[in-house]
Amino acid sequence: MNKLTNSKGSTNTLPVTLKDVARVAGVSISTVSRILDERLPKSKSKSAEKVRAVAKNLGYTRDVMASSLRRGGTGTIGVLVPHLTDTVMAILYEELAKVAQHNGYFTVVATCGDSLEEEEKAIESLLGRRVDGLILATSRLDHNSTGKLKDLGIPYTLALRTDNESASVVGNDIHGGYIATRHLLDLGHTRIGIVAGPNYSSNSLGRTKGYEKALIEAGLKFSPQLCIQSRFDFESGEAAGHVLFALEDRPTAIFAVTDNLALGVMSAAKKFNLLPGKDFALIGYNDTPVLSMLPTPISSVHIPLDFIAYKAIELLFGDRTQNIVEVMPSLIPRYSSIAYKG
Amino acid sequence: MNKLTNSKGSTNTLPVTLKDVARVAGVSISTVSRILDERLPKSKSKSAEKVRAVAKNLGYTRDVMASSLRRGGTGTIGVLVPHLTDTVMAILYEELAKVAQHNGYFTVVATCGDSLEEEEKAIESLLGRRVDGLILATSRLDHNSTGKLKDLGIPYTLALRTDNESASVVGNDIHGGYIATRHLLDLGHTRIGIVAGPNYSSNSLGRTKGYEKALIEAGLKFSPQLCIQSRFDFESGEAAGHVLFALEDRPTAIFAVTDNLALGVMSAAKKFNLLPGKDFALIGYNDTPVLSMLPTPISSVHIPLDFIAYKAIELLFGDRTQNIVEVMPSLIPRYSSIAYKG
DNA sequence: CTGAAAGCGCTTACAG
DNA sequence: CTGAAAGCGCTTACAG
Repeated sequence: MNKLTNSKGSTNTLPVTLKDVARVAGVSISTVSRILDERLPKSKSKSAEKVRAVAKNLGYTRDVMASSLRRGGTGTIGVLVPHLTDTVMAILYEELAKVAQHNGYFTVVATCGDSLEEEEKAIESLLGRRVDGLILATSRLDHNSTGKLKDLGIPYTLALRTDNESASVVGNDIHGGYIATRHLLDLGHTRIGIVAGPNYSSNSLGRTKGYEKALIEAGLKFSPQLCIQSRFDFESGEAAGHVLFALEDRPTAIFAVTDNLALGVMSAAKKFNLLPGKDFALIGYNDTPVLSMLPTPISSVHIPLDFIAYKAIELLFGDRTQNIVEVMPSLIPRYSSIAYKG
Repeated sequence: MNKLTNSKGSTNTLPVTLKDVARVAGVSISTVSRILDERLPKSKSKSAEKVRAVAKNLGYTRDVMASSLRRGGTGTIGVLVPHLTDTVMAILYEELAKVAQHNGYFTVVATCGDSLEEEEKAIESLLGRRVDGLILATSRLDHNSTGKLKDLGIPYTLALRTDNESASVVGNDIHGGYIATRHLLDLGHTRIGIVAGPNYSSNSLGRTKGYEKALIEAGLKFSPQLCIQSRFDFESGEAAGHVLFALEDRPTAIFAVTDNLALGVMSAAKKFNLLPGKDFALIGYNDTPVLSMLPTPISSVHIPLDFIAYKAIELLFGDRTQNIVEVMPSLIPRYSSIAYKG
């Protein structure tokens, strides 16, 4: 591995250290350290002024690694998401970073796709950086990747998904699935398909359960034919859409448990020459800005991600007595969810 | 600030250190350190086996902060982007993270929006973590935020934008703007509007220049009325679209220098009851997956972000003799760019 | 190959 | 308020 070098090929200028500042200011290292300690009340003494001036002048920045080694905490929160290219996850992360920063913490993010192996590696990597806590938006029900965290006593909370025992902040997925389906029922639809997502994730399972509940309540029965399991990615939604549209008696409305999946359904629809909002109703989940810009914007169940982020970090800090926080989702109806014209 | 505590309210279990491993394995710390050093050839000796077993058993993970303090480098590359919610940036970051990891580096990302102030703060923050190098996708022509990096001798490269002097990896924006416009001209359009982006960024300026070049070459003249400056966000593209559509003699085709801006134009079009691909031609830049899923998918000029990422990190490592790497963009025509029917 | 020792840049009792 | 000293967890000449 090459050493990183700057444009002149010379090695980096040594960063300015406490020692440098101390020497120039003519005081001891300890004093500089204390004066520059952001946690202490700001001294207004003469030498304090001077030290600050020197530090600024020399371009001193505290070495956080060294500092945290001594302080015993890194002031860092690790965040793990499947993909940053999933806009929902990107929004969640940006909100988390904002809240964390506001609390004096720095966030570090890692992505792991939908791979268990990658997830373990990513957690290891974050742990190696001695994060003070971890927020996971990746938890699966079929595998316990949080066991190690529990053993080590590293605080963590799950976001958007739960394993039903760890501290978590989630939308009420059953309710979300319920209102989505209910909305379609109210519009007169009786054949409602669902692109259900994977069965290892609490959110897709909950939303599917809500879907079923609404159907039963309306006196309809759950038809396995209309319920297509999938992964979370676009292609998978497209495939599921294909299956549904190819049915002899195809659904007049579709609930996709994720926005990405809804987009996949739209893509599949195009190949069948069907237009959402005209030939069938479509509703997704977790609204992202782009969805509202579509010519037939996708109806959506919405969860406030800023609030999720806020609560997730609060839970990481807090006394953790209330272990699972549930946020109520709300419905955003749009052109894509039209009434049934039978 | 609360101290982070685990679910039982107790403080973290102390992490396993080299000392612990050494004690259990019955050897010195130095020995363990060397055996576990991933850069050294893997020893197959008896004690090496034992130490590795113990380390694994105890769940040892090297404290990277402490390690890098001593090693004199953190093995970390800092990445700065305006927004991770911008899919182009999210893709770029994921690619950068992948390449970096492949080279044994860890990436840390920060976002700074379009604010100069935030940009400086983010750079400070990354510097405080003693990153070994920095990749910036935010450089503006109207402000020198890289000055400090130069002074400190921290290696950095710019990605997707350039200040014309720092090491950078960019698409050939002039060419990109040229082929986009050329495409529309070839379809018979003569009144072509442009949503030009901000004037502080090399990419929007280059693309606009390419637009102008193609017009001139075709014997048309550049009309300031058809060239709308904007920021990079969706709302800004929407506003620009409004201006263009409200023109008495409105353009039959529009080139938006960014995908986000193209989406904004689509949104504006909706309010005028215009459909891209039917009532006007539309072409964007920097293809993101969602664009191809739209009912009238947006035509696009495409840059391979994986290649940009690869080159950016290579430049960070390399001898930096070739300071500005240019990647040729290519055209992805789609339904949204239709021929002119006058 | 192995271990004792110094030191990376910082913080923090401790004593003045 | 100030400074000398110990130590956070690691790595690395140095000597055996």
